[in-house]
Amino acid sequence: MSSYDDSDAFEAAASSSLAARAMSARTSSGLTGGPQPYLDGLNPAQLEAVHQLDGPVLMLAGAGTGKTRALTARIAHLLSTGHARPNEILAVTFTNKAAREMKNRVGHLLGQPAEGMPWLGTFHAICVKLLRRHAELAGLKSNFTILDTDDQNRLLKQLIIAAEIDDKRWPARALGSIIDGWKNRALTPDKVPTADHGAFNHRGVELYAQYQTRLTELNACDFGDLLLHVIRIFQENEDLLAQYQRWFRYILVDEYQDTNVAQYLWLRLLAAGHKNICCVGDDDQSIYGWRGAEVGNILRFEKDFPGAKVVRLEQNYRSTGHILAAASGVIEGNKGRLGKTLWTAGEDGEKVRLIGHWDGDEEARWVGEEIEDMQAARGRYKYRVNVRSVSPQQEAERLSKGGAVSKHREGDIHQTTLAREQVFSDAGKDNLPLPQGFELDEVAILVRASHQMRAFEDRFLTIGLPYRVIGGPRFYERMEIRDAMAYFRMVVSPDDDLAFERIVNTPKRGLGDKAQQTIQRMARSNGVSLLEGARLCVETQAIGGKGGKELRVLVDGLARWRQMITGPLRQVGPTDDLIEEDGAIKGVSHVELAEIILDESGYTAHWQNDKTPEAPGRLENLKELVKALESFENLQGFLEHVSLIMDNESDDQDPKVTLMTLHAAKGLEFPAIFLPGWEDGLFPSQRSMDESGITGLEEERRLAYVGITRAEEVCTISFAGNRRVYGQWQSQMPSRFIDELPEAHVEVLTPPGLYGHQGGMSASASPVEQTMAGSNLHERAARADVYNSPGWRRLQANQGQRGLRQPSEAKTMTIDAEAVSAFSIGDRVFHQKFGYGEVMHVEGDKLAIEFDKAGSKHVVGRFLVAAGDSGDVPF
DNA sequence: TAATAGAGAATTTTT
DNA sequence: TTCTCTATTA
Repeated sequence: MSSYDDSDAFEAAASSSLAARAMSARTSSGLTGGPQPYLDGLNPAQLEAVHQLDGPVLMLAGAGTGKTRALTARIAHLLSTGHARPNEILAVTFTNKAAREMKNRVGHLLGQPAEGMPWLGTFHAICVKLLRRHAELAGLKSNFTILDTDDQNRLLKQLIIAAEIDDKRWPARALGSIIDGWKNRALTPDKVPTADHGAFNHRGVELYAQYQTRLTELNACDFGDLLLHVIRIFQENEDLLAQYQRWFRYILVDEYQDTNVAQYLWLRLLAAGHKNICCVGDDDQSIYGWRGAEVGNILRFEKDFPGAKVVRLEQNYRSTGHILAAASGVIEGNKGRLGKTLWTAGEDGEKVRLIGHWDGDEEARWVGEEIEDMQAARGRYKYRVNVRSVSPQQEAERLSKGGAVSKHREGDIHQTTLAREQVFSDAGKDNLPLPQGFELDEVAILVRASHQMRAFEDRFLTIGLPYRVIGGPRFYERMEIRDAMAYFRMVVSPDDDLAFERIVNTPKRGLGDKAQQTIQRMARSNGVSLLEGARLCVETQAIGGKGGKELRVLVDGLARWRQMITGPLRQVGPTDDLIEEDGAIKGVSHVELAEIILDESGYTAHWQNDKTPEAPGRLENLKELVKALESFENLQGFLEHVSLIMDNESDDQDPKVTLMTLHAAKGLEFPAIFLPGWEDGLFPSQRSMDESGITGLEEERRLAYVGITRAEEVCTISFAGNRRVYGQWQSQMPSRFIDELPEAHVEVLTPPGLYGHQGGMSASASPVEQTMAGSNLHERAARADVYNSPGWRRLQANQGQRGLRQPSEAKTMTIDAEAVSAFSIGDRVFHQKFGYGEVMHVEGDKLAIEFDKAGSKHVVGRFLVAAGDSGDVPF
């Protein structure tokens, strides 16, 4: 009937070698005994999670407890015991990286590449695969395009303008995130609850419906649709769903705490039959609530799947005792946790270090120096002391991966273990300080918001400390790459109107608003694509002059490039050198074609002529793009791949300090971690608390937990008393999370400059500090130095006012959107730019102010100060 | 139509 | 402060 039977047969064949191997493992070893090397080194909890194959399982895996190991071992176990063939396992992750890693590790465990696991991938990748097969059931063609946020916003903007809404006040981006929110909750336009109908000036639902219609017309869908279409297809086609329920005999889900409602429904549909679903996650690491993740999914698991087996992985192999205890102390402030007690068999290690600084630049300067000291110390020891508890398997794994650890250890594991013990006993005997050497690779700085990176980048550039930034604008999101890809898209699918709009006047062809409107009209009145409309405009001379000429060149060019893709054709154009003497077109590889497109369209020249400092980099990126094409069969394949794989793995091997956001750090680990900027308002982020109240604060706290638990050996938390926020100096208060750190596991460092900074890791407590017994941590850190100033004290005295400080208060206070604003109607306020005014209206953190001089404005509360409040400039 | 000067805004971002 | 977007000017 439909084609999917065949393709699955094909996949089964493709994966048969793995299956055969797995099956032969089974016959040779039997189900009970025999070698099962993939179980080596697993602890009892992990073994339990591996062996409990049937029925629902929730694997609660704390940070650093070896969840990926357990998960991959589980897959290996499923395969080698013959419970499932590779193509019968559905294993979903959130990132391509996680999927890749899982694939590699399963392959490693089974001693053969796991190519035969067609259903191991991200939610989105798996949905694309399903949707391409059954596109017609969702009203799409199987070659539908996937829009990214950029395309999405362009489209929405058009709809907003068409609906005669002021897109200034109601920006497309805002509508986009509203719609994404609905899609995350699996709400189609007809299902949006009445409570949400006020969204986007009461036009949100209407525009959402229009947007969906447009997408179907364009044969396109956005990321959210990938899930929703599949859900709808399953709901409307019972037999098809049943088919897949049988096929996917075992389901595994990674990072379950990050699933949104749509993903949850999707999983529930597929697992409804056999209920062989194993979800792995950690409610304490749920940090994507703002993007639709529902912690509730993991909290509710046992109710959703009655009889679910819950396995807790609590033995931590990553961090030292002090670090674990500090992290645990912080996360205890959250309510409604499933609860886990992390423990380690390793050493206590060094306490979490806490230090305050005068300002952000000072903080960056200090961190830079610390890192340099760490490198200097590194040279003094042949082997770095490893105070963590590392399982033998983990160690072997690392050595085989050629990872950071193996670089420091020559010889086999036994030798390194001996060497490590030697250093330890020496340290004990002679009272030597613990070695604190780290390679640059082993150090990471984790910030709350990306703008915090700047101070560090500036500083590191100044002192010549190599660093790398993780995150930020990704390769495939860069303007020049997206432009180039739009050209490729036009060549591959000439009907791609969004791509056409992007490139029609890039580079500048003298085709401005007016000309483009003419094209739009022409296309619409003839019911054809924009490209076809443009061709008509050229033919009918609807667009004349310079623009018309340029447009003709573009239209002809696109046609010519398209012919090169589809095969030899007798046509003579500017690419004469590609024409054989008999008139046939020489074979052009897709890589060459890409170059031709970029050159002949004038796009390369456009950047060559650009004299801005970015231009050379952009040309470089274009070169890289063309190079990336080499590993694909054709342009189509490449575009398909890129629409889902947006990450860019840099193959940069030089040791560098890593700089990234806390969000980006989830799942990673580093021997030494710096956590700067622990100041109320910055971390926890004011906005998060304003928008989501106690929920937001708890998510911030989980972020703190994630940050601390990234550290293996040394974790340094810092804050600054002053920070420049958007060019204005602001005094900052230490984060409430600092007060939540258990004192027994924290060492307050003496700030540099005063009390003799030794350049070492742990200067002893200052006299001032020692007299401060009983005072809380940030006071101790602060008073040890410059914070013991009149201005600082005034700030401390003031802090009760805004209810920002007391942790007990933080935990109990119920913050709702209205109450959280420090201002209420009628308050006199001061704004840096607009001067004095009166609060007229409060909506969450946004306030309408009638300014005395500047008139009425909408302002975010953060930019306001209560008039007469002198707390804004304490120094 | 293209360049440019001011206004206005300003987390986190797996796909 | 720094970026983006829009209204103005050439």
